[in-house]
Amino acid sequence: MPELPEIEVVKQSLDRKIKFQKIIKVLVTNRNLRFKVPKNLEFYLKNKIINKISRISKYLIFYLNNNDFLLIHLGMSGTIHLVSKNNYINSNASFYGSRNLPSKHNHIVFFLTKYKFIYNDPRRFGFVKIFKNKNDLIFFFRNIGPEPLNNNFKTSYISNYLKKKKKCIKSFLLDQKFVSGIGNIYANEILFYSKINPTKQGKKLNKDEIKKLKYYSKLVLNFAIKKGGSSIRDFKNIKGISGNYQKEFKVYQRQNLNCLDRSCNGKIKKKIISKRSTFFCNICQK
DNA sequence: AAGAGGCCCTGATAGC
DNA sequence: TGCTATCAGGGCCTCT
Repeated sequence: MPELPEIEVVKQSLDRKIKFQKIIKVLVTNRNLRFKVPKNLEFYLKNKIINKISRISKYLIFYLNNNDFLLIHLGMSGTIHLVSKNNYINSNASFYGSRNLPSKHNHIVFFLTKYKFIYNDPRRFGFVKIFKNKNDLIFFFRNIGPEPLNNNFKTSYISNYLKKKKKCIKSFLLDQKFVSGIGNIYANEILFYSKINPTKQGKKLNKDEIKKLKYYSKLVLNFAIKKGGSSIRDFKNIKGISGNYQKEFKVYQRQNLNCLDRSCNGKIKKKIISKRSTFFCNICQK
């Protein structure tokens, strides 16, 4: 579920709510996430203070006061929930937006000074990891490409990377080695704004298309962050702080509906590309 | 090296 | 009502 904008929104709200709190204890009720939850997670985290929370692509990183790092990835269905003494707080970390705490799949609970921080993940594609020093953390990210929001996501980088590449551009947007943080929703949206057909081979993009790809990658992600991310499963239940970007979707889940480009009479098509649903207008996306 | 495909999981929904 | 099939926001691994 969570792509860069959603993780960024989680990061920001965690920053406001749990920074400088101590981890009193950790309770793991299911260690079978995508990777086994580290044996000594409870021991490593006990009595540590969370000094800083940051984000790299779709990963959350907690800086601890003993110079260890805790990394969390939410996979496809992971959410984070904060519970205070008396109230359940939708930290906005919960992208399902449900105001009630899920009763199933709460795999890890971090007891902090003021909150219970709950890691919930039905499909268990997410994971947590401890790094004992910064070099290990850097090593972990060695194969991760630039983020669209960073300055190193340049047109020269993009054109160099894509030249000679036969795979279609849609699969490159999902390839975290090329660019990190974009997932299936935003890949579809970015290609629509850029007027590029998702099936187009990487090497066939011209200069202008590469410029647009860069520009709209930044624009779409920034706008989604501003809107609080996308909440697509049960956003009926959401109040206040949950995401609103799903209202802005131009193509995602809009198959058979009219193309929203004013000068286009096309209908949005749906097609599976690199195993993922792909939505596009085959008239205005060339 | 690049690209295709399998696989890890549960839950919601559609169709019979 | 209850079964089965399909699909879902991710990404690792293996094979060619």
